[in-house]
Amino acid sequence: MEIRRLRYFLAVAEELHFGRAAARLDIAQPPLSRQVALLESEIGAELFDRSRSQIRLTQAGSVLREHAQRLLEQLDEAIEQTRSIGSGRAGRLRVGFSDCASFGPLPELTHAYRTRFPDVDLVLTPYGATTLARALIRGEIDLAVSRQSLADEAFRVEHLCLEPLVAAMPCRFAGEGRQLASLSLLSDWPLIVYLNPGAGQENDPILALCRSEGFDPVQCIGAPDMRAALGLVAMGAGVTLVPSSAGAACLPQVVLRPYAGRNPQVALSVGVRRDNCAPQVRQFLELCRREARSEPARPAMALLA
Amino acid sequence: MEIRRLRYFLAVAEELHFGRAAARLDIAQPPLSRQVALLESEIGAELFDRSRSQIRLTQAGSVLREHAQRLLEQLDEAIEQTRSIGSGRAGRLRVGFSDCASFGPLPELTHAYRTRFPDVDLVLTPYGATTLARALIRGEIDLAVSRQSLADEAFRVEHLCLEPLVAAMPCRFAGEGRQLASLSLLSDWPLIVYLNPGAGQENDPILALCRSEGFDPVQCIGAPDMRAALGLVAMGAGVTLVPSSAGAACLPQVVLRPYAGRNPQVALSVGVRRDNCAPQVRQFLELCRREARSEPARPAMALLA
DNA sequence: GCAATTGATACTCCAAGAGTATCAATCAGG
DNA sequence: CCTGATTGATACTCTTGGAGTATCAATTGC
Repeated sequence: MEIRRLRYFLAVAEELHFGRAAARLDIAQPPLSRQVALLESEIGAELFDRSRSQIRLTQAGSVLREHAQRLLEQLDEAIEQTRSIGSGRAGRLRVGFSDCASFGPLPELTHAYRTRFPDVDLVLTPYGATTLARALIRGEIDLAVSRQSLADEAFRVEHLCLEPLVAAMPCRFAGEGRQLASLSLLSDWPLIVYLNPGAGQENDPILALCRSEGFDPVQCIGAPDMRAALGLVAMGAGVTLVPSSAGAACLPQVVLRPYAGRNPQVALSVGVRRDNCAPQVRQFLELCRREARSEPARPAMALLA
Repeated sequence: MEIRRLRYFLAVAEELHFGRAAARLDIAQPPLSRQVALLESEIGAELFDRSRSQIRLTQAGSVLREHAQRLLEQLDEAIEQTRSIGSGRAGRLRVGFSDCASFGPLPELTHAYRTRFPDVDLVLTPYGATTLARALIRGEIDLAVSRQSLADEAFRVEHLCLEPLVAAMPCRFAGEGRQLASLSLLSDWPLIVYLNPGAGQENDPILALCRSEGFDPVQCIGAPDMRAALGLVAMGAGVTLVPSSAGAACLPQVVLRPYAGRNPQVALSVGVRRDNCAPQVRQFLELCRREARSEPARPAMALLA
C-alpha cells in the first residue's frame, strides 16, 4: 500500500471523474486508472461503480474515502509537527539550574526564549549543586546553568556572563564608604563559603581569593548555596562574597560592597552535553550569545545606585 | 511522502539499529539508510542522533514514531474494513418490503442473512405498495420485497417463492368443509381486493381470477393492503383471497380455506436495480435461492393442520 | 593501538510508475 | 436507429526511483 494510491483514489472519489482527477493531480488519465485499479486489486474490493457513464463510489469506496481523507490529514499534520520540532519551533527544552543561577541574566533569557519560541515547552528545574551535573550526564536535562564549574569531557560550557564579586556583610559590620579599600578588611569576620558544597571547603574559590589577597579568615563556615549564605550574613554569622547580581535577592540586613583589588569575575555558565545537537538547545545558546553581546555585565557600582 | 518510508523509519526507530531493522524488513542495509535519510531531508528534520555508535531518536523522531505507529495501524484497519465491506462480510444492506411481504419466507430469510453476516447492518424498511418501486429507483433501498410485480427495465426480479392463494372469509360465512369445491362459491359476497392499490381495481389479479373462474363478485371493495383486507373480512365486510402464508397473521374471526380449481400461485418476489452489484445484494440473493431450493412452498393444506 | 561493528557512499540494475496512442462502451441528439 | 462525443480501459514505451553489491569511515571495546 502506497500513499500515492490513496491520494489518487481520493482525487477520483472527490471528482467522480478520472479525467478531472488526473488533471488535478497533474498526471495523465491512463496511469490514474491503472493506479486505482491496482488499489482495488490490492484491497480486493471494487471501489467505484463504473457500470454507468458517471462513476459512483461503492459502499467500500465510500468508507475508504473517509478513512483516506482522515489519514492524509493526519499524515500531513504529523509531518508538520515533526518538522516544527526538528526546526526548534516546537518541542521541549529542559533547563536545569543551580539555585544561585536564579540571579543574573537567566530569568531574562528564559523570558526571551519563551517569547521567541512560544511553542517550545521550556521546563525549568532547580537542582542542588551536586545533582546538576549528574542530571546533565544522565540526559534528564538538556542545559545546566550554574555558577559552579561544569568541567567534564562530555560537556561543552559557555559563559553567559562574567560578574564581579562584591562583599556581602551585615549592615552593622559595614563601615561608611561605598567601596571597601581592600578585601582584607573582611579578615576579622568569619567567611561563609558556598560555591562548591560537594567538594571540601579548602578548595572554595572564595577562600582561595581571600588567601591570594593575603589573609586567612578567622573562621570558615560552609553553606549549601548562596541564598543560605546570605541568610547567614543577615543573621550576623559572618561575611561572604557574592556575584553583583545577587543584589536582587539581598536581605535588608545585608549590604553589598564592591571592593578594590583583584576580582575573579565569577561566571554564570551554561553546560550542554557535546552529543546534544537538538535545535532547541542550539537556539537557546544562540540567544544566550546574542544577549551576552547586547547586554554587557553591569558594572558593580550600578547595584548601589 | 511514501508509506514505505514511514514503515522503514518505524522499523529503525523500534530496533535502533539499521542492520537489524533492515533484516526485519527483509532488505539490505544501504537502501534502508538511504530511505531514512531521504525521509529526513523530506521532512527537514534529523530523526536520529547518530553521533554515538548507538543511534537514538531525536525529539522530532520520537514524535514521528508515535504518529507513524498510529497511522500505520489506522491504515491497516481502514484497508481491512474496506476489504470486509467489499467482500460483503460487513457494510449495510437496505431492504424495503411492502406490508404483505411480512408473511411468508422474508422473516426467516432476514434471520438467516443476519446469522450468516452478523457485521452487515441490515436495514428493513416497510413501504406502501406505491412507494416501494420509487424507493428502489431512487436508490434509497437496495432490495425490494413485494407480492406486487416490480416490472421495470431497470430492475432484475427474482421469485422468492410461489404460494397458492386461499380464500379468507368470516367464520360465520364459512361452511363445514375444509376446502371449497369451487372459487365461485364466493360469488355471493363482496370481494375485497388489495394487491395493486395504486392501479384501478379493474386490473386487480384477484378480481381477474374470479372472472376467469366464471363469476363477477356482487361487489368489489378496495383495501390498501392485505392486513386491511383481512380486517375487513373479520368485520364481515366480504371475502378475499390471500397467500397461504397469511395464516400467520390471520384474525380469529377469519378462516382460510383452500379451494379447488385454478390457482395462480401468487409470488413473493425480490427486485434489485440492474446496476446494483453490491456484494451484500449478491449474497442476499444467493441466500434467497438456496432457501427457495431447500424449502419448497408449503402446501396449502398445511395451514389447516 | 587494533580489530570489529555499524552506518554512509558509490555505482549498477531492475521494477514500477508515467506518458502516448488507441480502443470500447455509454449516452445524447438528429 | 444511427452517429458523434465523452469517458474509462488497454497496450506499449520510457524514465524515475528503489534495491542490491562493494566499499569506506567512524566509533568502540579489548
